Amino acid sequence: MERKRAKSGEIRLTEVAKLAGVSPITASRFFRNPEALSPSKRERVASAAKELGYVPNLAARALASQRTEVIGVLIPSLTNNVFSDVLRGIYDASEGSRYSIQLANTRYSILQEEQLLRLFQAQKPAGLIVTGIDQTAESRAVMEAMNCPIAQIMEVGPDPVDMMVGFSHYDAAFAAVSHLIPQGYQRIGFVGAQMDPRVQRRFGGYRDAMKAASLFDPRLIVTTPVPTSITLGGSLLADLLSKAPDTDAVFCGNDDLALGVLFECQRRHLSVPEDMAIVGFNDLEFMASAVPPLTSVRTNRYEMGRSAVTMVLAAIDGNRPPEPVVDLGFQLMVRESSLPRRA
Amino acid sequence: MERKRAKSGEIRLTEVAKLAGVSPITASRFFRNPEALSPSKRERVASAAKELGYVPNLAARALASQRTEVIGVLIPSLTNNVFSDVLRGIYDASEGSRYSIQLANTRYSILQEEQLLRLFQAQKPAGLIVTGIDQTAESRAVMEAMNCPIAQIMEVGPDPVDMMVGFSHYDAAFAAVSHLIPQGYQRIGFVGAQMDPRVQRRFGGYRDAMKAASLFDPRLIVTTPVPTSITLGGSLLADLLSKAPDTDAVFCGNDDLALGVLFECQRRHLSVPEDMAIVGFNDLEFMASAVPPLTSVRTNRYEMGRSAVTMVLAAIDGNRPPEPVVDLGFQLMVRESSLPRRA
DNA sequence: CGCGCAAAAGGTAGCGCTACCATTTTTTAC
DNA sequence: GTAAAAAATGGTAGCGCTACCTTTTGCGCG
Repeated sequence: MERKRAKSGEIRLTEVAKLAGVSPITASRFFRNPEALSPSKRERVASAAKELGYVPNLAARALASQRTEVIGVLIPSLTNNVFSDVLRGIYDASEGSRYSIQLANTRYSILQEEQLLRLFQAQKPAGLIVTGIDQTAESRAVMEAMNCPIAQIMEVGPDPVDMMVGFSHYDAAFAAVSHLIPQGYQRIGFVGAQMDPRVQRRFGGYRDAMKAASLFDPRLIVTTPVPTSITLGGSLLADLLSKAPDTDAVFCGNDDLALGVLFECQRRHLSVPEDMAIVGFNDLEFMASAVPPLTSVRTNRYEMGRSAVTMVLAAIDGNRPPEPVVDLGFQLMVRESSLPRRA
Repeated sequence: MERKRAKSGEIRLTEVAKLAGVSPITASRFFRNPEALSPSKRERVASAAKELGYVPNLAARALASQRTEVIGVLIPSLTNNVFSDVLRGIYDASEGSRYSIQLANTRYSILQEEQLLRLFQAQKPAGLIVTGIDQTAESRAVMEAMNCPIAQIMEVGPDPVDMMVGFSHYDAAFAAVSHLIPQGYQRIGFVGAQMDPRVQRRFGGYRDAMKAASLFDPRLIVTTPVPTSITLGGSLLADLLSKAPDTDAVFCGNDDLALGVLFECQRRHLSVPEDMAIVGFNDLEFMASAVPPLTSVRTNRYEMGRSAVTMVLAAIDGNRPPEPVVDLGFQLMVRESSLPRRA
């Protein structure tokens, strides 16, 4: 009585090898390192594979070789434009390499992040990219147990899990606000949404720049944990103006809010920057083409994603970067919305 | 002479089983269908797994069971806001199910799409979601060979590979343009970028609506294959006005262009809609908060992603929807930017 | 109190590939 | 021409899990 498990019906490597007249292991080498074969066998395996329409079974490969060709990526949001640039860098850099990207969305929840990390653990990714530096202790433990290169992105800070690519949100915000002050603005408001750790650090930069100039006033601050949006920028400006009608400038936690603030100014017939200066954060594409063009802090998001993948790939191949923490910096893009104040 | 392959060092199911005092297969069942165990063993396996920190090996599972718990998703762009909404729907709907999403970016290239489909084939995904209805013959062949539920999204059309969720871009554009005409606009321009198949069908709707009213004029059309952006909207309007200075309305292939057009109008001190009506496409969030609020065609992008996953998951479980093609329709959101023209 | 049947648990044999070593063939050096 | 080194190829034995079937256990009932 023969008891057989259903075969998948797919072509297997063995069949390719048989048709090519080589051993299975030689055929296997062809797919992983063709240069290791002599030209004649290489040719034969190639044509046999093509003839049979062979597709390698990744699960079997992963099981036998104890590794996968997957890089896990954890980001907090798919909606936020900021991350689409980072992702573009990530996907661009992964292309051409034999690694593929496995994306997961934490929705700004560090608990969700913890769960997703455990999920990734089961997949034994070859590398990992996580957003930010505020993981739970549990998450860090999982990451340390994962035994693969890991890059934290978006920020730099002390004590990296492994590698880091980002910039200082505090410094960037500090620079942006510090630029407004000598332009003659004094009642500089802060509007922020989402208030994830990075926005909080931007707030820190704002606060300290204001304090340094003795301009800090809690009435100038409007924040909400609600997810950011352009519309929200308008409401937050309305709130701000009701608390502090003499506000003469706004530093926005991100560019969406800044655009919403601009629209709200237009609705109120406040001219920018005469009645209200506006500074955003991230320098999304629309900031330069708005009317008037809006000042913002350019962050190297695409590059952040690209470098993170490049560093992880290099580390997989054993070429760790000499310095595990890379600060990509930022540039203050000064535009019409923060011109010096007319006396 | 013992020749041993290096073990992974991870806890295996066998070890969990041993600690729990059950057979490996019983432990295996615990992770796939806990109800099949008696409460006492269930309890013992659970605590053993926890004690050892067991993490199942997905590659081994996939190999043994001949299936994965992955749904492949092919989209043409990560930058375009439109897809971030679709993705959000996809990720939201997949959450809670035991399936994970594998995303790949075709960059609007049907050849890249073909390649990526072959890559997916090697992973034997449990389901597949692809964007659009314009795959190559080769791509269709691969999809048909994949033997898993497939949903085409963003559009509806004849001859689905399997299932479809979308709407008619032609109808939506036709409706948008047809709404402008009775408002008194006659020289209605079309600006389009990227010009992927969906934008081309929108153009078709514009063209036919204009022809139906005997208003069609090729000088009113400005398109470019360049990827879309807000800034580009401004340049395209500039082009349009140099070709047809008497243009009194613009139908934009998407909302980014529409916002760019609005900014360009502001720069030229053209008032909207008095001097220039503007209609966009997709109804991104900023359309309603712009000044003036911009008319657009709302498309159910989040829902598209959500339904696609839901349909695929149902099909995996054998519950195919009665009707394989779902038209989610669209809504014309009429706002100030296309108010009736003053005589 | 044993019988029959369903539910629960177990044994065995792969899934398709690659690591590890051994062997054969080719190239190089002298 | 031969020895040594290098390159190419092959054989064997799993990787960790689950499908498939068999065996055991629990339990209601005549």
